[in-house]
This record gives sequence, structure tokens and C-alpha cells, in this order.
Amino acid sequence: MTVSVESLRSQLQSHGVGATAQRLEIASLVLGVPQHVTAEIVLGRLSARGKRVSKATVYNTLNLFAAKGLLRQLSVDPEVTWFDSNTSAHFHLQNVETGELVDLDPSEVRLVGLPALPPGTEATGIEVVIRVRKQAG
Amino acid sequence: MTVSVESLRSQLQSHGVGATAQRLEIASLVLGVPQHVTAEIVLGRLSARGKRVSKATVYNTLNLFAAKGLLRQLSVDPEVTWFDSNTSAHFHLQNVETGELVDLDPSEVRLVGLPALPPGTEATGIEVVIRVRKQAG
DNA sequence: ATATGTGCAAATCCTTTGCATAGAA
DNA sequence: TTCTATGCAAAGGATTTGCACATAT
Repeated sequence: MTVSVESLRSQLQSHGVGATAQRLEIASLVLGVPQHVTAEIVLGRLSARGKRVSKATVYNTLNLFAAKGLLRQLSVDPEVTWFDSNTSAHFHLQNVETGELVDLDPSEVRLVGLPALPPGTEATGIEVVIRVRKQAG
Repeated sequence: MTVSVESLRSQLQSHGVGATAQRLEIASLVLGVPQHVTAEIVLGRLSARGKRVSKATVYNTLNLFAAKGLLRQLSVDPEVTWFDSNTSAHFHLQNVETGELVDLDPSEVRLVGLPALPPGTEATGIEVVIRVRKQAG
């Protein structure tokens, strides 16, 4: 399934992100299909496609997409920053040995109850991560 | 409330951690009272007490305590590694602006349902973080 | 004695930044 | 034009590592 450059361009612009060649290239790799990516993964896929985009631009672009709501930035891995192209509410399962992230369907795990927040604060997000490893033995 | 050196020493040894002057000092700062600390915080408190413990030893010790179950290591903050002296099951609330962590009582927020884990894996832990910030306006 | 721990500085690794050039509007 | 984005290399910051010296058991 290929997404047209035109629809990507309008997707960026509707989120207030100016369209440039590099951003369109990254968007075509990342948006559309629900997936988890890091800057390193994106760089690898770009070079696999023969596209040269600087590391700084990849970081800038992923951060920008996250700030504009095209991606969700996950703070679940101390080693590396993950970006999730699935921006709807859901939780994650992570293999602590490989770093691999898997989406959990909201129907599988539900959070019950919201605590009283500290006065003068508002919630910006909820993250739930179930960590797994290869079974011992 | 001061904890005797002897009880700390036996607490370390019952967890398979050899007692050294530096480890006892760090244990006395960290264990006993439920709290969240980073290596930097521990270093600061040590020097406030006039104790000189190297940065490397603080990192080694916190990691060792976590590996031996005296502390829980939290992967919740991309900036810095937090250690929680409360090792029982509970979740956290974090202020994204200050980094401040607060324990949530398990009665306030409950996780319902456990997903099918990938074949051949076992769960090692569950982390729930509710992120908050100063209210806009 | 003999294995372990400690301290220091240097090394790592991810991510950000400064600045000159290139591209968008 | 005039503002914004890109690329490169260097900077930054938390954490780890190598190795000589000191300390536990």
C-alpha cells in the first residue's frame, strides 16, 4: 500500500508542518502503518532506500512530528526514544532483552480509576508498559 | 528515625550484597523510607553528609541494589534513571516539567486484565506512569 | 591470601546545538 | 526576498568501563 505524496503533503500541512523533501520521505516511511520507530531505525530505512537525510534532520523531524501530533513519543525505554505512529490510546508490551515494542489492544488491559492529581496540575498522558523477557530455563 | 548499622548490614547480607562502608552509607540514605532517588541525588546527599563516595561507586551500588531486589529501578524518565526504595507493587505519577515522581497507591489505580504474552516470554514487571504538568492558563 | 570493591579519568552512546548553506513561501 | 530547514561536526549529559589501589572475608 503506497500513500500518495499529495496525501502525505496535506497530512503534514493539516498538522501545521511545512512539507519538505526530507519530511515527506520520513513521513512516507513512518506514517500510515502503525509501528514503533527510533531515529536509528528511520536512518537505516532511509539509507536502505538510497535517501541521504542527516541524523540531525531525522531527530528534528521525529520530534516535530511528535510535537504536532503526527506521532506519539514514548518514554518507556531508557536506552532510546521510541516514536509510535499509532497515536490513539493504547498500551505497550516491551521485550527488555531486545527492546522490541508491541501494542496492546485497549480491550486487553484496562486502567481502572484515576487518582487525584496534585493541585494545579493536569494529566498529559498515561503510559503502561508490561515488560517481558525470554522465559528462564 | 535512624536505622542501626547492624540492621542495615544484615539487610544487605540477606540480599547477597557484601557490606562495605560505602554501601552502608548509601543504604542508610536510601533504604527504609519509601522514596525516589537518582545517582545525582544520592551523590548530593552523601556530600551533604561530608562523605566522599565516587560517582562510579554510587552508580555501581544503586545498580547492584536494584539487581538484588533492595531497590526497584524505574524506566520512566528518559533523562535519568530513578530508583525506588518502595519495592512493592505500585504505580507512579510524574511531573514532566520537574521530573518529580509520586507513588500512586494501588487502590487508586488498578490494572484490569493481563494480555497474552508472546510465546516463550515471561513478564518481569509492569510500569504505569501518569504524566502531569502545571495546568495551562 | 584471594576475591571483591572503590576511585579516577576516559570512553560511550543518544540526542541536541551552532552555524553556514540550501530550500520554501 | 525573507523565513525556515538541512547538514555537518562538535558539544552535552547520563552512565559505563579499565585499571591500579584498597578493602573484605
